Amino acid sequence: MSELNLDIGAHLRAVRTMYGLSQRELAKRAGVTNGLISLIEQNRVSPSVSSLKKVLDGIPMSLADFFTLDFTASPQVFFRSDELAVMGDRSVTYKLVAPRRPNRAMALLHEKYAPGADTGADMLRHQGEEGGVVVEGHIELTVGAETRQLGPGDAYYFTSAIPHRFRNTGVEPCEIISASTPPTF
Amino acid sequence: MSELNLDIGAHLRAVRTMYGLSQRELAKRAGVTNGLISLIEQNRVSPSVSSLKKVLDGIPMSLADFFTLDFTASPQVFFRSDELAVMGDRSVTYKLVAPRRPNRAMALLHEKYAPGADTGADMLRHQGEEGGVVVEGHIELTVGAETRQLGPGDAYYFTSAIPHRFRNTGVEPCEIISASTPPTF
DNA sequence: ACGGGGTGTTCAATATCCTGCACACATCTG
DNA sequence: CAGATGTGTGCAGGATATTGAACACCCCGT
Repeated sequence: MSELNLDIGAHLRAVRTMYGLSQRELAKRAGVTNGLISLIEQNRVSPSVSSLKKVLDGIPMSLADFFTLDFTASPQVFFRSDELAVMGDRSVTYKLVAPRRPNRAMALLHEKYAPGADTGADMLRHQGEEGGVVVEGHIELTVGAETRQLGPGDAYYFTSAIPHRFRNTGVEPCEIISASTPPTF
Repeated sequence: MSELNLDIGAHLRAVRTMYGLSQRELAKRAGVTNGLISLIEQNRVSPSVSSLKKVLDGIPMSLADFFTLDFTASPQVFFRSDELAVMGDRSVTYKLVAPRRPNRAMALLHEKYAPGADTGADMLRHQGEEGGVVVEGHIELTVGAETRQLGPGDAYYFTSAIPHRFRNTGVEPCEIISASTPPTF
């Protein structure tokens, strides 16, 4: 993301010009005055959210996209298996794919659950959404009130605010590739 | 994303209470008055972006996260391997993990590239970020000017605006589990 | 030279946001 | 019961965003 500390002006101008629109043209589509767009782009005013939304509707672009847009490139693209940062303890290990860059969109993990591994009876709860695919072995996943046994090729996807728990109840290690957003790692 | 058409009030209230903060407590941390937070949560005013940022700083939460957050639960959590929707052609097949719900945070895919499979010389380009881990076989990935050969356990992560291309130049099929955000599937 | 149509900026007036209080209602404690 | 502390809401007035119209500039065709 562009962090966008408070330089909404430059950000809006970049988006507007990227879409090949003049201040007047955008103003007409958005139902605001061209003067307002000029003022916003100079950071001489901090627009109300409703005004900013009107302006973005004229592009069109959602508020979420506006605040999430990124122009900077990711510093590292390729990761050899042995380059991945290893986290966790003996029973559960996570290999983080993305570098620890602030504001990246998601966390991609290569997880290994040893036999008996358990994320704990006090269920996990955090923000965002997560999903994964089982590559090898079996895992018992509890999400909310429901518990299921997942094998190779099986998958899951849920909002992380729902309490959840991973347990390897088998005798083989279990390997999962998962992604979560926003990144909690 | 929560789309968040313009009900910022309810959204802010949900976030604030989720973090266990009172209007006054948040106001103190944010350096604004409690009255303002009350007005915002009732949608009696549309806060300026600068004010909203001040408020979110008190939580703390970024503007991007605020406009991207989703509270709605996923309708389906568990997916058996044979339940996953299969897409693509013979040479490249994608199994989509998440249901086709609007506004989910990301797309999680189980991809299989047959020998010779190629996403094409006219490189792919779209918004967002994507990453993946190779499970089986080998794949040649080009991102921007760089090309690399990836094997089991290797991974990648890049912003999707950079032109990219996947090719299976080997004789074995290649299996990848990938995630992209925002979801393009 | 003169329009005419494009661009972004500036200024007074008006609409809206934001503050600094006071208020009303709860839940404790003595 | 009174009193202290917590919660969210309402209101007048000062601060700021937004409008509508004018301004200055540039480029192109006459």
